[in-house]
Amino acid sequence: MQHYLDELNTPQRDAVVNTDGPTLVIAGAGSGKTRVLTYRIAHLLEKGVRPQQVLALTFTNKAAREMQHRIAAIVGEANARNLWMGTFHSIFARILRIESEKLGYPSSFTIYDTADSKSLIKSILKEMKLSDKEYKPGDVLGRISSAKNDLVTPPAYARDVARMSADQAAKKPLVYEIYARYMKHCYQAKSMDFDDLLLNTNILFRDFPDVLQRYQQRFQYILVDEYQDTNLSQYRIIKKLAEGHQNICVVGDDAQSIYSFRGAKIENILNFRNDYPGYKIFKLEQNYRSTQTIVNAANSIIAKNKGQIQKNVFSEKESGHPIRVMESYSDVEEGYRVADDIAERRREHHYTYQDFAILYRTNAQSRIFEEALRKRGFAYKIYGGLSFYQRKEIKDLIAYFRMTVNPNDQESLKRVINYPARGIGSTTMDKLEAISAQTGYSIWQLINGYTPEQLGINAGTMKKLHGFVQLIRGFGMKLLDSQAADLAREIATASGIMADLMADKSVEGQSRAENVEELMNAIREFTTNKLESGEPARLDVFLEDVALLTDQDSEKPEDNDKVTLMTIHSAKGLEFKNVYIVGVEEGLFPSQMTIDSEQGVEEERRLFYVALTRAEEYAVMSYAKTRYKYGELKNSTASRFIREVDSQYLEVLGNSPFTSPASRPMGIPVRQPERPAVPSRFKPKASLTQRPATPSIQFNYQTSGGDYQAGMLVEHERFGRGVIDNIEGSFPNTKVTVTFEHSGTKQLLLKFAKLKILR
DNA sequence: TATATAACTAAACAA
DNA sequence: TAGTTATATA
Repeated sequence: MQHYLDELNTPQRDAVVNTDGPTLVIAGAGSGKTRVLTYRIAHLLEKGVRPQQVLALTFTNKAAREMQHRIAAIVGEANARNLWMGTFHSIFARILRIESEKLGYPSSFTIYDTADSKSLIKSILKEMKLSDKEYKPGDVLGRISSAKNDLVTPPAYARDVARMSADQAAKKPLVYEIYARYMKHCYQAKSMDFDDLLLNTNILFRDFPDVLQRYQQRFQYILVDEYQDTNLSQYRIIKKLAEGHQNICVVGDDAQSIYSFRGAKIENILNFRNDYPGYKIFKLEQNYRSTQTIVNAANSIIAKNKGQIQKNVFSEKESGHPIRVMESYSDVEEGYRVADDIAERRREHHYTYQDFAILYRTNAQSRIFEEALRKRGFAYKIYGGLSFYQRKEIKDLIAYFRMTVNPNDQESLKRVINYPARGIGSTTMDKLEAISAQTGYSIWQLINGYTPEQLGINAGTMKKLHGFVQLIRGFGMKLLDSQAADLAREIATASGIMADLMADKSVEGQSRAENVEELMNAIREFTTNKLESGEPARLDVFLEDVALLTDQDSEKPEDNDKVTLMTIHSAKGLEFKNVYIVGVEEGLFPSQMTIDSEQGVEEERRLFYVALTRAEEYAVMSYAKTRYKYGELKNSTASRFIREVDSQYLEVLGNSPFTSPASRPMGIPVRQPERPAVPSRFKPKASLTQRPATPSIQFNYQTSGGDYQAGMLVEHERFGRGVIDNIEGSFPNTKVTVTFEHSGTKQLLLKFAKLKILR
């Protein structure tokens, strides 16, 4: 049973068998990090450590599940099941549910998502008579979140000079007050947001030493994955838990730290040596994932960053295909070129859809690729963006579930107290909210404990409110002894949501009803799974799963053979044979918001490094020269990151990104494409694939038809390039017929269409 | 009070 | 462009 050690190289094996004492594993991209973590845990169990004594914190729940599977294969199912393994948020939510009463929370507390938090901030602004123009809920939430991640409570915030003066400067001097009220409201609603899960764990361990001690003794071995992306709050939890035995193993790669925007501190991994003086360090430097070209190219760009842990990542695979640099005229054309390239590689190398990923900096870029792939009839899946659980109809139903578990959950109550319509309007709700803020009682408590006179509402309204209360109470009574699937079905029906959706015969209405059915199926599946493994299948357990889902977790089995579309952030930890990094343009990647700080650009560069190292065999960096931003067409230029990659690893198609006048490194070889980038069936009569040697930037605005002739190659700012088929009519109503490369044949009025003559 | 339409405004990454 | 909010109207 020891043979798994034979599958490891020397540093990997060392990292597995040196189980005791503080351990730092620096794991370069693709260096078998997961394998080391898995085997290290298996090794611990084989040495006789009990699974309950092992705490392993992973980046996604999916990663935890997969690891658990592999461990089970080595040490057996029964053993693996009792490991404490999951994301920071899910593990500490679990502990908080056990210990919540010490903090004054019921164990049924709700977990607020970002939308709930924003909505709560909006009502606080209303309560404080502040404008949500000056105090944008998203910004305020960001400030609060950053404070929590740095373990700064409201009183400390008010004393924190740096924070207070930053707020002053931003013309938001009252953030500290909003923060204080926000905390109070959450507490009243028996709710915690994501950051509270970690903050409250810190408070629990700080104020209840006996509780801390208990968990210190329970978790004899602690492992943390992606340590470079932990924030102060997470760092402290780990530090406290490991205090006694110091059996802590952290795994990470400083070059892949990409979450400083949510408070992650790259210093945590850089300072490990100071925190745990007797530490051992193991460096995993052999990359088993990617070709030499990809690894070397990635190294050449990350070398531009300062202050890194010294390491030498190398690959012994074949040198492989050069990294392709792809230029497009517009964002739309970029979509087609990527789709075309996928088609070509599929044809010539027999790849399947799942071998491809399109990675972008922002979710907003996904739509264009979605369309291009759909027109091709390619199967694809999109991660992130508006997820299933963020759709209105799903959130509505979930809000009922949440009310059933925790009726004080005020955000859920506000969401559904009048959906479906019960005649409880904004007038009534405004009154109740105001009294709730004044008295500190939740709306639910007000309805239950006050008379209509005290609340200033009439008896009829009160009756409606009580009707709602009875409805929710009825669900609540059944919570403990019914299965999630049955109760969910009953809630959907009895609440009137089902009927409301069924009544809507429109296309959207039907799809909403289908979504609700899909949710029901998911709950049914959850229920059978839990019952089979002998665990409770209650609705509150289901809610916990849903609240802490990561975007990688929500994968469905039918999603196997599909092209993957996702942000680079969500691609972390994944790998694909072919990777397209798209929108590699100044102002987009690196993002405009980071561009004038050295630190900001360094993080973007690490993000680029992550993107490139996802590729096993083939990578493309693509950029477009024009792109729609905030609804208008903007020019853009190739990103500095393209220039920063050592050019010996590149294959440049079409125009060189290096010839832009701003910056031109000398002597960069420009390779010509071996074949036209656009396959022949996309070519109209004239050849569109050849670019003019020096494309003119300005558009022609002539209104006479005189300059245009049939057969000309022209460009339209929306439709892209095309050939003029015909010209008719006379000035000023000259009409042209153009067949566009990707947009079909269109008739355009010359005085409106800005057609640029290419040739 | 509920709903439809018009007008406005903001626009990264995420548990 | 898209998502949200204000306004009108029944």
